[in-house]
Amino acid sequence: MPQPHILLAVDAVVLGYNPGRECSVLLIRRKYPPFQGQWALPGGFVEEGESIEVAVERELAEETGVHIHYLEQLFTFGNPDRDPRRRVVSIAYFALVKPSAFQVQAASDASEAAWFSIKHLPPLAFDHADILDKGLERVRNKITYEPIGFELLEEKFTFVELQHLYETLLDRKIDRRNFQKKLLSLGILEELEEHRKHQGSGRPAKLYRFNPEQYAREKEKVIMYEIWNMKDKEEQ
Amino acid sequence: MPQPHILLAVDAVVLGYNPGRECSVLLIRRKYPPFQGQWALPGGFVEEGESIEVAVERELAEETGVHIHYLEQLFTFGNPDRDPRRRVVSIAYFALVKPSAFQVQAASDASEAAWFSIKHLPPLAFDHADILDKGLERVRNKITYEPIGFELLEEKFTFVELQHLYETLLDRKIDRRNFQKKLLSLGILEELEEHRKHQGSGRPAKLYRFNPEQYAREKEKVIMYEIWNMKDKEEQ
DNA sequence: ACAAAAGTGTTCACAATACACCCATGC
DNA sequence: GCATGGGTGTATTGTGAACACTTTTGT
Repeated sequence: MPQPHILLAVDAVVLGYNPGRECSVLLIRRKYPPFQGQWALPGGFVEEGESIEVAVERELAEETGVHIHYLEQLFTFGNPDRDPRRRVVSIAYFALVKPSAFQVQAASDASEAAWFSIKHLPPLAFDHADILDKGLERVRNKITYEPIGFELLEEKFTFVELQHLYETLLDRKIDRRNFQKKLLSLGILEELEEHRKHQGSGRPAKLYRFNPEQYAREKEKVIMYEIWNMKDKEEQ
Repeated sequence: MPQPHILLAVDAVVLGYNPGRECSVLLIRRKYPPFQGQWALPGGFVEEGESIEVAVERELAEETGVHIHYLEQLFTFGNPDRDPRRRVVSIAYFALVKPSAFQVQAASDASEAAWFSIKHLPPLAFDHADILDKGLERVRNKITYEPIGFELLEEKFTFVELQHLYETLLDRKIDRRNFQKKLLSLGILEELEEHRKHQGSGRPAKLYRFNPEQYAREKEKVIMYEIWNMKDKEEQ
């Protein structure tokens, strides 16, 4: 039973959504070589006796200070030469944060942490561009059959916000009325009495809340949802 | 930059299908403690400078001698106490083998390798039961939207064989006519001139072949297939 | 000719799509 | 009152589901 010295790291694709704007990924600027000064995914080494999830949460707290609302293992990257120094295998995660947790406090390891729109990403260290791609692909897939989108919104949200999030992530237009009909038919949204006043003119929008208990019940019944396949277009 | 001594292993959920019979998983009996004499997934430690996929293939060759037709990373299991001896993180894969590669040659590490019906599994060492569950779940999911089922059949197959594979994996009856219609509509099957004579009476069945090039082309067009959601029942 | 297995087509129900009108607010 | 944005309903169409008859073989 041999044992080579392989280092075990974790990296996280942290996704945030700025309501009405765009989806962003949290990156840190590397303080030390290799790739000193370049942008990279937050992450670090797993410590002795520490579970992997805990390692991710710890590194995210240390490096960025953001509060994570959803965490899921993504893929393990183990190319022997992905780190120029030595063999490092990285277990990648993806994480979702709510807009309120958007502010970043750079801390210890990393000199700087910042959000980048997924449309305008800087070059990344190591194979982090691959990891990021895989993370985005997974989110885009997953959002169509599981209600993880709500983790990117505040507790209370309007239909327009929800729809815009889907449109941004999936990069296509969705018919407003059909979207609403479909989501409501899933029976996992709770309609609130409150409304959100729009700044400027326009009718105030109802607020909704995702109801996890209802979702759990619905999930038992129906095996799986397809949240959307909708096509473009809206009457001009 | 600390470095705890974490060992890195790979384990594989190897799935095979015995046409007309059942789906089976390849297990090995452990030669050494811990869990000596118990059944476990084939696997072992990743070697220095060896890529993870290569490690899986090597271990499978060493321990079981089966020829793998499909390999996909599954999940990484890293609970600090999943191995009673010390910290071992295991990257799990799932693999599919064709019926012709079904025969097993036990070799080096493992004293014994054998196929077990997924309906009658023995107790497994470590957290291998969890890994196996996750593997089966993934296959069952994946087979409904990607044509990985063909990796479990010989190159040429009949519709009945294909359907029975789906029925076995998904554990439900599928309507013969609707199944055929749907699969043909995907345009990824090549109809051959040959027929397979049935032993006993009955009309011989056409043979088909999966056409990967066609699939690649179709995949570009349509983004994703849903191969099946069919319900039970057949006229009595 | 009969049993067994394979091939094929039609109808029905529902869900996805396209599309238009009404309502509440600010100015 | 009009511009802006939100809420709601309906006709159409496409796809999954249910279902039955015909064809080819062995005995």
